[in-house]
Amino acid sequence: MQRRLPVCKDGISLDYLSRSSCYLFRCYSVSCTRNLGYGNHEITREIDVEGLFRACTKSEDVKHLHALLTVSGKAKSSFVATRLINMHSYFGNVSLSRYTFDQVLDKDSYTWNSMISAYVRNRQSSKAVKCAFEMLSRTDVRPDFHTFPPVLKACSALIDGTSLHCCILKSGLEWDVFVASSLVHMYCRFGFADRAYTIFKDMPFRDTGCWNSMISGFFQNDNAKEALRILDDMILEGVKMDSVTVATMLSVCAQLNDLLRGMLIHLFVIKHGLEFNVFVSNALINMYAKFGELKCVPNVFDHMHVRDIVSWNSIIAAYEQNNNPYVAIKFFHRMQVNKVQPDLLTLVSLSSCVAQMKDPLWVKSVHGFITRKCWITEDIVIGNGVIDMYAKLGITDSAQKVFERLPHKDVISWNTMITGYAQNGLAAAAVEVYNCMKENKDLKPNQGTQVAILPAYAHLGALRDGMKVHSQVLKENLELDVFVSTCLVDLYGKCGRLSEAISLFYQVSRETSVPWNTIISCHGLHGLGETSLKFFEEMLNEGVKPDHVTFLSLLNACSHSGLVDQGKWCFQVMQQEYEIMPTLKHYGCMVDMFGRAGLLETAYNFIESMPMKPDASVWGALLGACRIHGNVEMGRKASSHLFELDSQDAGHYVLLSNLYANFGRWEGVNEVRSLARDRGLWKTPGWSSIELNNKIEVFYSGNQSHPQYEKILEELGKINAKIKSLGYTPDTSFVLQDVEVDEKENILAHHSERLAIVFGILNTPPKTCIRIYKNLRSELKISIDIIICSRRKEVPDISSVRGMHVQGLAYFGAVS
DNA sequence: CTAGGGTTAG
Repeated sequence: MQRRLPVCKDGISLDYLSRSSCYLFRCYSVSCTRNLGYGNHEITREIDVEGLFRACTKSEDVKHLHALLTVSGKAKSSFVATRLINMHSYFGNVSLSRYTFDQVLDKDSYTWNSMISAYVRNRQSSKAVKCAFEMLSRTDVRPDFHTFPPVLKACSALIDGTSLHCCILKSGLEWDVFVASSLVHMYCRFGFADRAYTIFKDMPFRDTGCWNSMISGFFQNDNAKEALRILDDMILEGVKMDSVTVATMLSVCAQLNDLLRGMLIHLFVIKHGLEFNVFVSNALINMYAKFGELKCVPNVFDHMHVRDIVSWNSIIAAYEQNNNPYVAIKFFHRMQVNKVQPDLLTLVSLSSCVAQMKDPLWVKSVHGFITRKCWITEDIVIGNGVIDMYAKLGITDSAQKVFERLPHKDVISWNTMITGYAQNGLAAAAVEVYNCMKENKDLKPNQGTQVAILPAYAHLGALRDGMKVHSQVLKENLELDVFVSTCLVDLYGKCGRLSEAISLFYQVSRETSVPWNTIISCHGLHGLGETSLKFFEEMLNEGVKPDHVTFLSLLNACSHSGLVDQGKWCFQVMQQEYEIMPTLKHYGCMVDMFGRAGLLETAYNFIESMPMKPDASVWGALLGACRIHGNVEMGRKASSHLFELDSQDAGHYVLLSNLYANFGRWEGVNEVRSLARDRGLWKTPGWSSIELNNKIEVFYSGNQSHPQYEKILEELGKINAKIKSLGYTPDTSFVLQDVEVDEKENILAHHSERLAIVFGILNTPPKTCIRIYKNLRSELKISIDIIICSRRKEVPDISSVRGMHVQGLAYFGAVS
């Protein structure tokens, strides 16, 4: 273990200072040791021992010396023993320190203080505190100025600190600057900045260290403003900032969003020659990174004389947090070239880089490295990082495994897992995790939890559950939080409660594009493209800059409302006025828009003119359009491109098969189906769900396992008969199996959504709103039943259909 | 001989 030497005020390790003198001492000690070992000389003068100790550079040196001193009977003297205790502790051998300590018969305060410091130095806080209380209970030694600062540092609980405070008052040591500053620091550590401040302001003399304690104390307790005020007082009293003050203040500026002050401090740093202090440079890197000022970061980093692990971690994190994972990785490589061992925090940043790069090879090596170091059990932050990494790459089962094996899960672990599922479209799994989380009484869901679960509820259309979260939000006064509110706008919007969404929207701070994108997107979703465009206009009037998501939402809106010209306009404005390069997703939207409008040729030419290689989603959009408009030839073209891309999406095969089936070309159907089977793809089953009595009931077509299945079937038969008598003729062209017309009707009649509606009718009183959700609703790709087909388009207010039974019936038969 | 205050995180 390396000798931990104290660090002097300017951050230069004493190691450097002592290195030159070390050689001299070593020569001296060699002669002394010879004398001791071979010449039978006794060490008589204390200065001899002193020199010997200073010459020790290895743990073995101390042990060797210890042995020699034991032989000569010196090891039990309190003076020599005290030095031995210190030396052993520098090399991490606390047990040897303790052994030496126990051998001493006449322990003085030096001996006790050294033993306490030995524990503190080696992070054995509870033993340090125990040792201190043992000392305090004795009558033969008195604590002095040196006793309390280290013990106060070691306190792990406020109770210890308070009783130590009483002892300090009894000994009359409370006016010592060191002791008082340690008290200030201790109270701040346990979150009692105010109590610390009362001690601080009554101190008759305050040195820089003491001011620093108070400033960092407020900062650590999330009171950066107060920290700034203390700094002003400090300057007013004529105390000069030192490197410690500067390092702390740079973090304060970052938290207060005060870039200007941070840069002024940087000037101060240069003027006073503090820029070569490691702490200061590290703090500068962190501050500039927080402000996204990456230009300044390499400057600071390259000018550093000494770089420690924090410097490397800081620069890696700087690029990682500013969405520059590749540069971050480059610094990680440079770190390895410089033979600096990565630590836990390096890996936290690294896993986030991997999550951004979505590189499956890195995932394994990063996780493997962390596992070999056993860091997952050591720190919750890294466990959460690994979960997030897997989730961002869409490997949710690995994420789940890591999550389950975490020895201790905090709120962020749960939030990460919920977000992981939700963002991979596995909303039901997200809800399941959330429900488990709620069972754990020790956990308090926070803002992050709400932001995680609300999109999942919105995805499932679980309005009631979402509203429960909303009430929770109101209870906790979080309604003004932009993130939560935007999620709520999204929830109400997706569930068709557009007026609620709008009124919420106007309560949110609308400075960024995110809330705008949400409100534009949910209107587009319900076929209200004109309204979406109006919101876009309003957005521009309020001076908010649209981003690529804004245009994606707009194009989607135009596509769903058949607003081809407006869509073309958006696509143009995006590139010319806002210099946003269209991505594959934008192209996909355009193709979808042309396709839905029946402009299949335009869509095809548009694809041909793309500057990049179209991916499966683009061809898929065209194929979907061919399915709607019954264009087999174009459909064949689109699908030949699609299957070339080796699409893993079963939906595309289904689409083509449906297209063939529509025209009765069953040989085509069989061909596509066997192709899909060969590639190991299986159709995602469609399901419909309904929320009843806080429970979500899911129905699959032909699924007979529901407890009320018989009843539903009976009622469904009655309703089907009734609507037929009202003049409804089933459009069997939507049934894509090669079966007799009777059977087709039967399949249609037992579609999952019908089962869900009947279940709703059976289990709710009249005039209750019945709201059904389908997993495949927004896609064109799956066989579509009359009811569901473009419920967003033709029946935009479907989700607010007041399901009176009669109206329900009308709805049942009305859409074709 | 022994002491306090500082920088990085999902």
